[in-house]
Amino acid sequence: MPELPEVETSRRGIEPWLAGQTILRAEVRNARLRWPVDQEIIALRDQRVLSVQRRAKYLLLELEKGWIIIHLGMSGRLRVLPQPQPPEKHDHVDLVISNGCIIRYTDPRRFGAWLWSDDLRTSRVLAHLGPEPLSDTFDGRWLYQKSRNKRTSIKPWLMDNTLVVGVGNIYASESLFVAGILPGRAAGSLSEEEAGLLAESIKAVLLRSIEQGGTTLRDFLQSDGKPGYFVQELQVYGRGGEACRVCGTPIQLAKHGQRSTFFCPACQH
DNA sequence: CCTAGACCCTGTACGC
DNA sequence: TGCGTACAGGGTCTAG
Repeated sequence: MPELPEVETSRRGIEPWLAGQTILRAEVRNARLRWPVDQEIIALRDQRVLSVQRRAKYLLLELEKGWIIIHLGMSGRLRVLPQPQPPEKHDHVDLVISNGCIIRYTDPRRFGAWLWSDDLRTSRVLAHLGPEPLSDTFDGRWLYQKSRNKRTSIKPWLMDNTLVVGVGNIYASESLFVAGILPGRAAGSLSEEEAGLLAESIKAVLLRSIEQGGTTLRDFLQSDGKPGYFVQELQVYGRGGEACRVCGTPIQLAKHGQRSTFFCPACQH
């Protein structure tokens, strides 16, 4: 489900309800997520939340004595419940907050994760991550340099977290459309100019999607229950066979490493 | 080192 | 209605 804009949308949704508050305890009804929910989270008692941050697609809750690292996986979702409600089938984790609300984690596929870290510098899941796409260290020069001698197709290459984080299946296709670059080309075939254009396109697409509260394809909802509205602005993703919004040519569907890729054969070169 | 593929799990959509 | 199959927005690990 969630790529960077959806995770950032979730962060912004829960931050006002969490920051400065105290987590009284966690209720872990099913600890069997992608990895077992860490014992420190299950045993958590009365810790103040100092900040709510994001790194890549991970949410980071800074507590007095350590960090909760949350990943939403493919189908994870966080909601703010102003008042307690009985849990349903896939509501695996609750955070019970001192202000009376509950932060509820729902994840039917259980590809998500709830991990504890005493020190983020030693966190295994964060160790090998590349630059944030919206930071200044990510730019055309970086992309160009990393693309040299790469024979992989550009599209799956963009989803490699050591290159840049947060770009998933939707935004890889969307960014390549905006940049006018065919997804099946070898990464090493990028010119300096194209690399610059691609970096700028990634930033623009992600920023716009965050503004719109992310993309709701089927089950993503913001923490207040509203869908993300960027789906209305998708140019190619999920539009196989439909007319390109720019030139009218039918959008094509291809597969790169089992995953769907969408592109316009006329607008992209 | 690079690259492609399998795998973790459940729900949904679709063809027969 | 029921069953089998393919597919879904992620990330890690392994094999070649």
